[in-house]
Amino acid sequence: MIILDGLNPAQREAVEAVEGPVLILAGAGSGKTRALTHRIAYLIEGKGVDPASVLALTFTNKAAGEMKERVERLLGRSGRGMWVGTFHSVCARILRAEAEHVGLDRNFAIYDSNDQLTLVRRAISALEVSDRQYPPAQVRGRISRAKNAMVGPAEFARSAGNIYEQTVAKVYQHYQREIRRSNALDFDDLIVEPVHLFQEHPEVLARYRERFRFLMIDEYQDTNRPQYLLTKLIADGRRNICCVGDDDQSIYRFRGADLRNILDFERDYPEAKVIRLEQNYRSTQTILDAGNAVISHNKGRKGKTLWTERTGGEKVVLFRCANEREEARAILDAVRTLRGTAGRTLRDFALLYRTNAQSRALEDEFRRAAVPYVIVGGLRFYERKEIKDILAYLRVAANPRDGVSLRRVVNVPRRGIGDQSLAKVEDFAFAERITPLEAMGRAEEIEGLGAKVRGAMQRFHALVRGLTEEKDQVSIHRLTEAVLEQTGYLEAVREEEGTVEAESRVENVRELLSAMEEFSERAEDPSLDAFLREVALVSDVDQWDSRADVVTLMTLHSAKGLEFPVVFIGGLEDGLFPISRMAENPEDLEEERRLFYVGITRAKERLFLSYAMDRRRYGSSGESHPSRFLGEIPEPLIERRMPGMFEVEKQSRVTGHGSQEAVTGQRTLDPRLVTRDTRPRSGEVSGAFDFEDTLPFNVGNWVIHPTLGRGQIREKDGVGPETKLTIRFDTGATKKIIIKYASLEPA
DNA sequence: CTCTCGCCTGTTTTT
DNA sequence: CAGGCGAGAG
Repeated sequence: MIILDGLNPAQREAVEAVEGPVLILAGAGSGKTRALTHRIAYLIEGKGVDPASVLALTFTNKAAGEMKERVERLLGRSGRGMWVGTFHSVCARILRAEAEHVGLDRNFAIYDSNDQLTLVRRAISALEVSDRQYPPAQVRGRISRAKNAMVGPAEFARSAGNIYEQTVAKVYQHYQREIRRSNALDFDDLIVEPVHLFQEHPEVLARYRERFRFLMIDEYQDTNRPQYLLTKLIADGRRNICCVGDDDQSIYRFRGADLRNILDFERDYPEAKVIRLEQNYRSTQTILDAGNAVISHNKGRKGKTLWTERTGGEKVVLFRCANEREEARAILDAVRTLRGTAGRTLRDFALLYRTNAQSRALEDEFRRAAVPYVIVGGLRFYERKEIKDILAYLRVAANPRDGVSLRRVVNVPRRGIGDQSLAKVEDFAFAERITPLEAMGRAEEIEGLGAKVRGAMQRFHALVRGLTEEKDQVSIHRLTEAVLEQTGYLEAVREEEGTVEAESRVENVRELLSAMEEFSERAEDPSLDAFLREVALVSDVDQWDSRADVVTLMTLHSAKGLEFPVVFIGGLEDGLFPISRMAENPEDLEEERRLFYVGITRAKERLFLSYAMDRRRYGSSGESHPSRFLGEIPEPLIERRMPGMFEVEKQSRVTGHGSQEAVTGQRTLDPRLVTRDTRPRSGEVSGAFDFEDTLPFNVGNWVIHPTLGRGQIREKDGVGPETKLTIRFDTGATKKIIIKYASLEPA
């Protein structure tokens, strides 16, 4: 059978074990997705299983999309009908279908962590609790943790031991009441509610068990308690559950992920078959050795050792840098040097870091050098102010009960409806048992409002009413244009700020409009409701386009599941990685180590690590020390370098005359011998060079891997991928340099 | 109700 | 150092 071809014995076993519980322990780069997709294909094609009875759960839309695509590639259209999606999107789908059992309207809103925070703040102020003693972010964290432990407000209140907890309990209660009144769910509810639904409605559960006879879960090590319960509830029907994961790559403990789910799989399913995928197809032996060595310092593991047939490989390069700026330059230099060698283009490079803030220094250098890059993560597109504003209008139109969104836009752009007036509206709404939006429609009846405010409220009410009526009649794109026109949003933005900021905002709104058009063309269900649901559940990595030829910058967390020929991991300093708060508790430290392991194992060919001896942390600078994790990599695997030292890779050659040795092949040059063009140029190779810096230099489209001393170009010969230069140095030596470089365009 | 200024606080990671 | 938030004035 074609589906079984090209699989190694372990993968094959994973594919063929379709009945009963199966745990696939899949090491990094071991062909996990391959095994999973082939397994699904085998089920459908080989075993004649109806695609509609297959449910595959992932953590990111990207992973889900990839899985779907690859199964379809194997099966053609016959894979249609299976459910492949993230936990969150599948749950949203189930809740929508079963809304009446949950006490929600089908068009419920999904609140992200920012919306949550707004709601927590409101609860705190409504309860007249001090937000200094109870920082909203912290309280939100407590509520989220409670939800992930399946503890509701009532139970939380019962078990609250001290004043602090009792107060949090009150906020939690208020929060939960408000979010329900808003016909909304937060990310945690999205998973928790289906669990409740299944627990309380056996007949509903039975329906889903009947439907999903084959359950597959990717990244099982990252499941939290509600996710675990959810899968267990469904799987306990037919017990055809296949979990794929790697305990060494569990990095979401802070989000409630519970490593015990994977470690105790065999206890939950005693008849389980456990399959280990240990052959790595991604990395060189050296990189794998480094990774294995690091992760072996962890205690709580299932234990497995990755191996590869690809022996050897370049050593792991470690840069010791004076500060973060020098670190950024060292990385930039390495990218420029390696670019073009071995056919590498910019998309082959990934710069990984522990915290988003670290991207700044890298960004500065790359921007200055005009090397194109993308940053994944940080502030997401859909979290930008202007985008959230527009979306909030749409969310209110879709779900008029959405209180958080209503508050967000009621006075944006300014309409003169402030907190005072809004409070009166809310009191009135509460007394009349109507929504605040409806209350605004009846502004005439509300006492103590000025005539102006009343008018503004009625106009606002009419605006939203109009949108609600139109929302299913016109495309989301048209609807959004209506919002922009009727609110004068863009004009207001332009007026408010200096043109620089404002223009980029306007630009972002345009981007939103085109994203909507794209959605309308692509989506099965192009409705506003569907769009809002998708938007609430996309992450930045989902949108990352691996085809663009640019360097990728992202956090180690975002990098999970991806691979790159060349990987840089920066900021390997104690206190930053591992982050100081995580270094105190052994379990947290192990998680940091797993994160490092994830980073290392993203690399296929080359791995560069770096640390700075002085790192600025909020403004002030401070002395840093190399990360303890560095000491866990065996010394023979490491090549230590100073920034500015670079390698002349095999394709570039410098031939010497006179006293200079020919430099061929790969070696490291003394930084003093290296140079940089100090003048701006535009394609013409000529003139004098100042050989005093320590970096390779650009001449037009070329990068010259430098030589020594000071000198001038005497001759040049050839254009295209190979140019010969003759340089006469001040020392009297003459050098011929052959430049071979496959730069694409002047960056 | 809006705006401005200045203080303060925080950087862990995200569906 | 930055962005967010509160206080106080117009």
